[in-house]
Amino acid sequence: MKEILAELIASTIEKSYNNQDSSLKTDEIEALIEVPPNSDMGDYAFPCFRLSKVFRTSPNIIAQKLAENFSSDLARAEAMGGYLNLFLEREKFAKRIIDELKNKGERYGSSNIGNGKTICLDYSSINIAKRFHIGHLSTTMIGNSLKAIFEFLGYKTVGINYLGDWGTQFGKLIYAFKTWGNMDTLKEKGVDELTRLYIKFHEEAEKDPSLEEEGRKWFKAIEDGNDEAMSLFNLFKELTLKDAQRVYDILGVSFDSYHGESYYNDKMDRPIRELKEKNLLKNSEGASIVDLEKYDMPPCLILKKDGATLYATRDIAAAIDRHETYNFDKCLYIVAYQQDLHFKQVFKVLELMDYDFAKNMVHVAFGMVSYEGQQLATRKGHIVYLEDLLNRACEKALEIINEKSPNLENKEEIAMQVGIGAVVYTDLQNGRIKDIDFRWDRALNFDGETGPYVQYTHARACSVLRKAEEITGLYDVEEDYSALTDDFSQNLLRLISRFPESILQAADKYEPSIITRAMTDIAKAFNKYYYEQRIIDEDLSKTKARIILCKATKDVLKTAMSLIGMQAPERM
RNA sequence: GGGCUCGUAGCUCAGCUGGAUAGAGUGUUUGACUACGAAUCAAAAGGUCGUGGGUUCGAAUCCCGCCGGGCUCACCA
Repeated sequence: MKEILAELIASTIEKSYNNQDSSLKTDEIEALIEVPPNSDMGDYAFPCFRLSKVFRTSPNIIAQKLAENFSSDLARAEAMGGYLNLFLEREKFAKRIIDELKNKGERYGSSNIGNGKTICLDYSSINIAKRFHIGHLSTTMIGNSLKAIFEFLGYKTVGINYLGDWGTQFGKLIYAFKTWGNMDTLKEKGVDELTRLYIKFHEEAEKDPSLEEEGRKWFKAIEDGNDEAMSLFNLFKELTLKDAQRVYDILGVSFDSYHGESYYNDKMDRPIRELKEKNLLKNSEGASIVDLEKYDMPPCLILKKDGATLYATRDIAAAIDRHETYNFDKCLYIVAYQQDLHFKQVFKVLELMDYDFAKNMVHVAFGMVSYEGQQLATRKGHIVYLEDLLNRACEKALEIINEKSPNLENKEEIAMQVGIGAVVYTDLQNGRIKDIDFRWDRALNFDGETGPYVQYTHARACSVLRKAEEITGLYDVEEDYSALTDDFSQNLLRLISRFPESILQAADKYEPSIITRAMTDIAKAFNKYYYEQRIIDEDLSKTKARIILCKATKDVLKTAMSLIGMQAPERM
């Protein structure tokens, strides 16, 4: 829409100022076009302040002159305070948007700008032996959403769950299991038992610091491939993944690779050799580092005094491996902002190693989660497990369904979709950099701007469409778009017309909340429209046009929800 | 102390590549179910956009200083 208007404005400028070089190209004009704060001021507006400098005339006069010379059957123009305000010809605009929706349906807003290029996304990345809690939700859902968004835009995506499955804590866990645990309880209780053993170890180690040494010994055994150590380690991993998989299934999240830290354990020789060859490694206090002082960063530690590798070493090896395996166009790390410096260092080291792809690596950072104002702490039990949250949200949804839709079929199934929708929506509602203070009352609120609100709107639209199917003769008439020229329909259409732009922006900024907000605005506009305008009435042609708008809204909402990772029930 | 980041209504946040009267939701007060779903809609009230300068025709938005919160800064990940 903007593109067409920009061309119209460009030719109007030319006409008004006799082909003088306006110094504004069509795409510059397009970038300047904005949406007025109020719809009384038109659908789009072109500010003339920039031109005022070029032509050395007041913006008011320019706007007036442009308004006089503007002619198009698609829109009319009005000058207002230095702005050229454009009012779209309502019926034509409606037809235009609706035609596209009819054509694309739930694919509306999709494109092939990705052109099959690959994007790797590193998200969720859970730690072995820890239960999935609310602190893991953001990385999981942001990653899941970005994956969907990029696929919708024609990219190939690779979802990577970079498991935290390496480190001395696993040695400690083996010691704890052998000392205080047994196989039956472990198999019965799974990760909960691992958590108990982990806490127990730390309690005991405070009294007897020699336990730390025992932990290190057992980790060494894992490193050396000792049979007993390995079989326990693999069992811990299996139990954790089984537990996480249950959550992933509920959330509808999946991955293409589970290569974790341990996978790279024997793949670090090469990057270390390369670092040496390129003279990047420096000895400092016995450790091997890459000096980044020139770049105003602390050094990046590659090898410890004892020669052992570190987190950064593994990330560098993993990045190189991922690029070789997938030849990615971009590699996104959806990781909390605490690790900002770490990623800056890793990306810089890769750049210094002459890996061109380093500039295509992005740390998609997000805020911290606290619980009732305090830091999450497994050991203190100050924590909310995701399954508990999801269960309570689904119970709450079921209560409301029992109250409001007692005759609904598959109540449990729909309660799940709604409860999970509420949790997912809340997670992706705000800019990802914002910290989240988890509060039960907020999490279980289903009124106002929430997941259930959007789902409800979708279900409501579905309900109208079901009603419409019963109308005889509706499909024999031609739709009359003059039924969509009122303010409420137009506002809804305007928002729908801007939805594809929101998807592009969400991808560009790695910001799913842009879609959450766009779909909420559309849902709001539909609910207003629904109250103010009768959809089904005696005039079949007009009814048909309104029904088509209803279908269009439904499709867009469903698409938006799928990009966020929410289900869209047709009844609730 | 250095770096990064955030500061907008009682609360949670949009708006930030400069533009028109700073917007939502929630909470509070009030109104609307005898035709399409009240998990909805409508109305009222609520603001020194942390603060002080600067740039500009124009600043919540850009630049600098300051204040306040968070994160981070060598052998954890």
